[in-house]
Amino acid sequence: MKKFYKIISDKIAKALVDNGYEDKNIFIMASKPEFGDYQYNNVMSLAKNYHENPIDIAKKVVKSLEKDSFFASVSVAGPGFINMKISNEALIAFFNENDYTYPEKNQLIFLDYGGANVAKSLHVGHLRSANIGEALKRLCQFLGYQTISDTHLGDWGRPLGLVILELSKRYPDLPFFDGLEHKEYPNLNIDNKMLEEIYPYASLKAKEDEEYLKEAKFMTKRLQDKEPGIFALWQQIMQISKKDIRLIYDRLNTSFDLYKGEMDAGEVVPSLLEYLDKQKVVTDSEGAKVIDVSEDNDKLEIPPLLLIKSDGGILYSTTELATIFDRVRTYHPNEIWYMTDKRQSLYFTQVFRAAKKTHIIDGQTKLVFVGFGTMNGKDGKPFKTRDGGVMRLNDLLDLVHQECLKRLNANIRENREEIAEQIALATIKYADMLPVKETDYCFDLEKFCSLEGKTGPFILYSTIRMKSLLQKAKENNFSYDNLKVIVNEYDRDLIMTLNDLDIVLEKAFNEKSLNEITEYLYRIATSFNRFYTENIILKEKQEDIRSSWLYLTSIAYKINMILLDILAIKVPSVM
RNA sequence: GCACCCAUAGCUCAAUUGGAUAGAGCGUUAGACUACGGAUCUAAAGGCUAGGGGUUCGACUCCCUUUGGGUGCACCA
Repeated sequence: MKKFYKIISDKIAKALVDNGYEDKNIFIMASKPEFGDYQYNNVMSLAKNYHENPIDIAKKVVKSLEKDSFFASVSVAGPGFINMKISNEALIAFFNENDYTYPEKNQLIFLDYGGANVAKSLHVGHLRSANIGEALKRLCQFLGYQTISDTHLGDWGRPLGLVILELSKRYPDLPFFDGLEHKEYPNLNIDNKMLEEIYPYASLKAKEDEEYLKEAKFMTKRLQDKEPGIFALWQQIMQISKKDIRLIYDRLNTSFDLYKGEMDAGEVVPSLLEYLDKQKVVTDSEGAKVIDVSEDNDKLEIPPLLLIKSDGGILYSTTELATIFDRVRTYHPNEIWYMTDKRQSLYFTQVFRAAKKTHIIDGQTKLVFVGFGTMNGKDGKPFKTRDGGVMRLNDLLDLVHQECLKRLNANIRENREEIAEQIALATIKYADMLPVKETDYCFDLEKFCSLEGKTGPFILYSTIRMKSLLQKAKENNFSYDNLKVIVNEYDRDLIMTLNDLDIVLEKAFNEKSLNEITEYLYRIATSFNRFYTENIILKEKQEDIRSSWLYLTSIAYKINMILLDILAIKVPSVM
C-alpha cells in the first residue's frame, strides 16, 4: 500500500522531471488552511542550482500538476511556494484503500535500553530509558523492522563488589568468602529490600572510608575473576534482584528479549582482547591499557577508551565494547541503538569510535546514540524524594496511581484499582514522551494527571469515547464499512489529520522522536472532538453520511489504538 | 581551564532542520448545551525568539560576540 505522502511527493517529482528539474529528497509539509492542504517549498533552492527564477519554475510545475484530478487546486505563492489542495474524491479513494500496515523489512535493529542495575532498585532515572526504548522498539516493529531488545544489566562492576563486601562484613561466617571452593552453598536468606538497603549504605561508606573502598575494589576483582564462593553468592544476588527488576518492567509494560549483562559480556572479553591484539591499537598508559580514539579535527581532546585498569580489572567500557563485539557476531544487526541519559554522550562517542577503529563493526552496522534529558523536580534538579534521596520507580508509580485513583470518576464501582493503574501508566508515559527527548522536564503530578490539556488521561478519555460511540452504533444496528462522502470542514479536517499517520511515524523513526507521536495523538483527539461536537452522528438521517462518519470514527479509533500501543500505553475499558 | 547544550507568551513546552502572519497546553477573559460520555466546543488577549552584530530572496534555526543557566572532561557506571 502506497503511503499518502509518497503519492503526493511522487507526483511532484514527476512534474519536476517533466520540466527538466530534479529534487532527490522531496519534502512536502502541511500548510495553513488558507494556503491549502500541503506546500512544497524547495523550488527556491532548486532555482539557485539551476540559475533560474523560482517563480518561473514553480509556474511550470504547477501547470503540470493542475492536469491531475488528484488536486482540487495548485497555485504559486510568495517567492515560489507551491500550494496544493487535494480533491475530496482523491481523499475518499485513498482513505478507503489504506490498510495501515507496513511491509516486512529485512533489517534488524538492536535496541539497548532500560539499564537496570542488579542489587539496586530501579529509580526514576531509569524511567525514560524504559519508556523511550520500549516505544522505539514497538515503532520499529510496526514499521516492519526486526528487533532485538536487551536491557544490558549492570551486574559485574563495583556496585556488586560493594554489596558483596558489605555482606561479607555482616555475615563473615558464611562460606562464600574463604576463597575455597565448596560443594554446596547455603541459600542466602535475604530479599530484595535488604539488597536495596545494603547498596546505598556500602556506597556511602566507600566514599567516606578509603580502606573500605580499597576492599571493595579488591572484592570486585575477586568477583570478576570468578572466585567460586564469590561467584556463587553473586548468582544468588542476581536471582533475587532480577525477579524484582522484571516486576517493575512488567508494571511499565516494558519487556526485553534478552536480559544479558556485563557478566555475559565479560565472558567475551578474552576473545575481544585476542582480537584487539591483532589490531595493534591497544597501548599502555599509566599502567592501564587503552585505545586512542582521538581524531585530527577534534576541537576537544577525546580521552582514550580505557580497556584494562592498572590493577588488571575490567570496567564499563570494556564490557561495552565486548558487548558490541558479541552482538555483531551473534546477531548481525543493521543498527544498534542506545537509549541512555544524554550525559553519557561523550562516553558513547569513545566507545563508538573504538568499535569503528578496531573494525569490530564495519560499514554494515550503524551505532546510534539516543540521548535524553532528565526528569527533574520543581527545583530544576533531578527528581528526588522529600528527604532528598533518589525516588524508587515503584514509589513514583504508586504516587501517580494514588492521584489517578483519587480523580477517577465516582460512578465507576468496579476494578477501580486496575483502571487507576492503567491510567497512571498512560499518565506517566505520555508526560514522559511529550517533551522533545533532549529536554529536561519537571515532574508535575497535578499537571500530568489533569483531564484537560495534553495529558495521558485526556487522550484515553477521547479514545474511550470513540469506542463508546462505535458501541452505540452497533447496538442500533448501524453498519459502516467505508467512506462515501465528505460533508463539511470537520470531517475533512479529521481525514487530513488521520492521513498524517505515515509522515508522523516516519519522522518519529528517523529522529527517534516520540514527541511526534504524543503531539499527534493530541491533534487527533482535538480534531475528533470538534468533528464529534459539530456532527451528531447517531441522529444523522442520511445513511451514507452517517455510515461515513461512523467509518471515520472507527479509523480514528483504530489509529489511536495503534499509536497508544506503540507508546506501550494500555487503554482501560472505562474511566 | 577546555568543550558541548540551553535561553521562545504569565507558567510548561513546540516550531517539519533556512520558509509565508513563531504555534500548542495550562492560566486569564468572553461565549456555546433539550443530542451519541460537557472530562466538550468556539473565540479573545498575551512575543523586539536573552542583548548586539553578520550571512541571503527569507533567520528561533547558520556564523561572530556579550550575559545568564546546565552538562561533560580515563582506572565509577
